[in-house]
Amino acid sequence: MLSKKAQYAFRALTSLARNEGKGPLPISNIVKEHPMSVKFLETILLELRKSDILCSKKGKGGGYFLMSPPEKINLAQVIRILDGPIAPLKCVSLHFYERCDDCNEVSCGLNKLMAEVRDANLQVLEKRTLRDLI
Amino acid sequence: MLSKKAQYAFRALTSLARNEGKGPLPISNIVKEHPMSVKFLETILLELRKSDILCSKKGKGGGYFLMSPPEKINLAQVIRILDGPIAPLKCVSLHFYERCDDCNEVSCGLNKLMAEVRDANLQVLEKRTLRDLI
DNA sequence: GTTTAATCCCATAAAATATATAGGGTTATA
DNA sequence: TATAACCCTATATATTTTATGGGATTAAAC
Repeated sequence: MLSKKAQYAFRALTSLARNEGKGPLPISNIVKEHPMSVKFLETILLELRKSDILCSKKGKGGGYFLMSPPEKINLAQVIRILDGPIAPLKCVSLHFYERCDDCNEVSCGLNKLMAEVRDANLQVLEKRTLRDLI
Repeated sequence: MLSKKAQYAFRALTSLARNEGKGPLPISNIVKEHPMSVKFLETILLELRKSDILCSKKGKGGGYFLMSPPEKINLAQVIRILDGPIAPLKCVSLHFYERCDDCNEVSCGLNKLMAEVRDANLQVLEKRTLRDLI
């Protein structure tokens, strides 16, 4: 399940994608469209900025805007930043791999099946972008 | 990500599937194959029994065994029992549906995309069974 | 019928994670 | 200089996950 963080992020990103090319959009405006805690959203957008999904402009007239056009930002990227691995097990994760010390990856049947699940997810999540969201 | 509960469950189910037709397998034996907390596994197997995945026999010589042959038990069933929804959002879940009060399901773009993700998962998880695990 | 080996049941403790808030600092514009 | 914005870090709160404890019940073996 997507965390609230990821859900809020997608809502904010929807606003930001719609606002593309129109300059920075302040948090206060995003929250008008999508009611949620300003402070919580602040930490989320900060995370997205540090991960190069967003840019920001400080001071009066400032706000956030997308670093790339919406069709260049896929859902997998966003989910990984806020929720971590997309794979159902660390031992089959491409971006968050960790060895499984309780099972042997060569003989472990769950491994192989969960890699299939991972791929099925990535098929969708890496193909779909913020453009599909608006 | 799969919870530990689900992971332990799959390990235990692997043992139980291999033991098919050979009578009840006690927890103590499962734990010999897959080191984990006996008490924790106990609650997991109890849950699987109450959900009609397993049967049990009490008393000396007792233990657990599969209620159906391994090829009749798919991974989606098991995950739903222990971890709940497979869908990334309740509002697109088939078995745990809840209305999304923050967004309109007709116009919400995330909804549609997450339904795609759900289906991609189910493609794999409902096709694969305990037989594929052994 | 007593011992033993198993599941059953329920409560709760402990740890980890997710969610949210607080408060001040920094920057840019008017 | 006032204002409106983001920046940063810490911490509080709530929820969920993980694990444990202590018996009660059942059935086989002796």
